[in-house]
Amino acid sequence: MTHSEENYLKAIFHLSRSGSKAVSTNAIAQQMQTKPSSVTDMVRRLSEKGLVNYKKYQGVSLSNAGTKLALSIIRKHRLWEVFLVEKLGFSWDEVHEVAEQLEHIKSEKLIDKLDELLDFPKYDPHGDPIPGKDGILPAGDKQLLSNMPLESEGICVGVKDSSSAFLKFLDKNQIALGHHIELVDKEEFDNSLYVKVEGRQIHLSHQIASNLYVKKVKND
Amino acid sequence: MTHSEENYLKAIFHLSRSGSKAVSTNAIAQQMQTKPSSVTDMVRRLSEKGLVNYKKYQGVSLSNAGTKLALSIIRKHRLWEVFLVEKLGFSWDEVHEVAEQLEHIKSEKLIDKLDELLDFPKYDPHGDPIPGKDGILPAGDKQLLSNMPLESEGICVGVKDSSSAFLKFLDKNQIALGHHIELVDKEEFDNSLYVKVEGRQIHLSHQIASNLYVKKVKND
DNA sequence: AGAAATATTTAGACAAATCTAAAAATTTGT
DNA sequence: ACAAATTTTTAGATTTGTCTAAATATTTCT
Repeated sequence: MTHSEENYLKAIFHLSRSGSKAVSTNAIAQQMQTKPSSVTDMVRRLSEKGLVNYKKYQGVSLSNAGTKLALSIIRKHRLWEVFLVEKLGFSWDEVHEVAEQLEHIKSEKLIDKLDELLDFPKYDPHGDPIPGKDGILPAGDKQLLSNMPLESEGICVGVKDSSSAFLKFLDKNQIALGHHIELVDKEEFDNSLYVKVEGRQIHLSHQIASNLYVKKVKND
Repeated sequence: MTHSEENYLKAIFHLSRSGSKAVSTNAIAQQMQTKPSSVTDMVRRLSEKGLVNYKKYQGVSLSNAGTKLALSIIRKHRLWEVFLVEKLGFSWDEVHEVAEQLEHIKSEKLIDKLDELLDFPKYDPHGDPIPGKDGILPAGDKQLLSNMPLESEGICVGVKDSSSAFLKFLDKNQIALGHHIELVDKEEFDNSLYVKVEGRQIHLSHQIASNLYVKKVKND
């Protein structure tokens, strides 16, 4: 597995969580900051290795083997994030790009020992659940609004960005902790969301949605 | 800087420490487990970047910029080794290959914070000195016999491999802590060494020499 | 010094990962 | 339904890092 292959698997995993089943070439290209033609090449290679299911023009989805690999990379990424914050004093907004590098280190022992050092954390600094060694992603009673599946419902339980600008925005839009949120629809173009907050429908940008934590109450 | 470029710089650094000034293409190829022709290609590229001084058929040496870079990579490598042993409970013989990966992570803050977490160690688990942030490699009063320059002299101060087999060998050859050791000559072919122990000349394999720590008393 | 052995470089090829430009398939709009 | 717009794939090129085989330079030996 090359770094690039691992990054593609991760991108496909994230896209198929927060959207439809099969992921489009274009969506992957956008996520990976690359060209659709490059995606086609890579997806073909991943398909030959049995990591994704791919039919020309039909989109991509992870195979079981691919899902397992993607989860192991996400596990590494999130454990390293915890390490950076807990042990090295990084703040949550500094950890991502370093974790992007660390997640590709190959050593099972390393990651097991790191897990132990960190006292087997369940969530990363952003509140995202850490997949287990067994490849199982815990339900994650807390997740970003931007990661919720369509038509699911939850309770607002926290923010990722705690800047006053963001908190002021929430206030102005009458969104507060404890409020009920339902994800009605998703805008393909800019990943913005149509949600109902306490029954009142509003439109939230992706940036807003990716800074709001929600505790799931229904569906999957 | 790619991983490969960094590895070449490191190899050239190590070879020019424990040998003559200019390093041969062949020596690098052997160290890197690759072909001389590949070395020529890479060395030319490093030369274009101003990291090495290179003249066809004349061997290679690091420029000031190259030396600085090599030291920063070695610093990272050795700090990670300390981390693996001190914080994650690895034994000294397990750390090298993982540190080979970790040394390429790019984040100045990461390595500074790691240094701090480890309480600014001076030596790695093998007794090798850790270069400072300023790019200065401490004198290293302790080093492996295999890393000593030709004709230098020292006192035997420790072993890296503490297995009974190794200690028995030392005993049989009348090598003990506190003994005076002089490096007389080096066998190109297998990196074995001709040394004088307390004035008595003997021949030691590279494996032996890379498990014996010596404290320098003369030369450089 | 000149031949033989050794070390080094050149030439040409390949795989991975990417790009641009053009072709083909699919979706959309009226 | 069918032309237009969009998405996706193909074709061909580029860069990095590697290889093999052949050519060239250097060193060694007598």
